[in-house]
Amino acid sequence: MPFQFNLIKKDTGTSARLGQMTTAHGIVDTPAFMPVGTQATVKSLTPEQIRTCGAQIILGNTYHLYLRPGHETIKKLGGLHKFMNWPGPILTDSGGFQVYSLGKLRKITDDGVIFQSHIDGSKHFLTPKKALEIQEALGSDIMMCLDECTPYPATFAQTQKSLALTMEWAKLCKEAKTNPEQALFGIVQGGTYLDLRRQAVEEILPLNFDGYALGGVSVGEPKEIMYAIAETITPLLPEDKPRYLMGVGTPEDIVYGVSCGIDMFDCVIPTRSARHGLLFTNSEKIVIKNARFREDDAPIDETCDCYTCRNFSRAYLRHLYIAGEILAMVLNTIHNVHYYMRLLEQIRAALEENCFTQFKNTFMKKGGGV
RNA sequence: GGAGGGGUUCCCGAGCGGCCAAAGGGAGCAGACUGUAAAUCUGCCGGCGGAGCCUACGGAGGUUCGAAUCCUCCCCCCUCCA
Repeated sequence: MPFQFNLIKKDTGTSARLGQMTTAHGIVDTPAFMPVGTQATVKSLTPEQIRTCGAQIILGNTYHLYLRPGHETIKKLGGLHKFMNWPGPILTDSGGFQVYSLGKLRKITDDGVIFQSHIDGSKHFLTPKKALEIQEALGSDIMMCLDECTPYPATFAQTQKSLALTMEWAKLCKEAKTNPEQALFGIVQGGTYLDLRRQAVEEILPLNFDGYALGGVSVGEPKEIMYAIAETITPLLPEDKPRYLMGVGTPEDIVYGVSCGIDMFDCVIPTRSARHGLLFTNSEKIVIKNARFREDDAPIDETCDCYTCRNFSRAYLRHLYIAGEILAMVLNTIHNVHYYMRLLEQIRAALEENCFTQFKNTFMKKGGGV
């Protein structure tokens, strides 16, 4: 079953879209949020819990899984889906983000990236072809091109050079692709320079990818810049292909991104924040370790129907967190992922009912969820 | 009864004449986190509005320009011997 994207509906007041992706491992309703499961696990959750939270698709990471346990191992064991017992769709990031985040441990050449493993210091050469080979071995439903996530700040010249490399790699990734069952997305870079972003779109469209991502955002640039990129560049992407804003973001960012015509998001915020005790609600910011919750018998969010909110008090969750109990991470992550999934459900429902603009305005007025 | 060791800021614990409001932990309080090197990281943590002053290193005296640090006595605690 080849990858497919169906545009169901376009919003009238904004550039938002309602759609559906069909992958080899199932359907994904868009706009969609994809919990991040870098090392073949959405940290602290079982696949069943991820599913119960409402997630349809999750992320895995090429670089991390290549280093450990090794893509060949995963392939031998039946692929990433079977390995981690997640039967649904998986998108794998290419390792492009690690080019950025592991800056001190890598060297970029025209042909690829020489990484020094953050685990044991060993050297590895990740090329566009290799990135595809690994992702095909993992068997993900959506593969990403190897790119250079341009850091912020970067001069025009640096960004231009970085973009050229990403574009060259995009071609090589496209050529390296062999499995028709797996989709491959191209990534639009160009840093904070809209001209370069436009140029990137022009150059990448002829490569005819299954979807297009905006990368290199949420790397420390001012929020207005990210918003300007999403607003200006997204409409330039083909209407009949999914658009993915990589690494974004806060609930507010997501609502904004949807209004710009973005269909897919991924971010570590809900999971990492949960582990660090920051919980999302519709009305206030909950830093569960704060003393004010010591004797608070209420759930995190009265309006939330997640497992955590249905069964536990803030006081108990605070206790678990302060005590360093593993369950704190589990319960907090369940809540946050559920919150994100519910947010996306609400967005899709609003689009369905032609009231997305109203939803967006109300949501932003409330402070964007946190 | 004899011989040693020790009492330090909420707790543990370093300091053993000035650079000490006193290392380092812990606890406590707060903050950060955006394609995950993150169950991580950062800040605050005696009092008073700051430069500064006051109160603090078991208690009371003393030596000294200056004492948590040296001396005397006292009060507790621990170990060993009888």
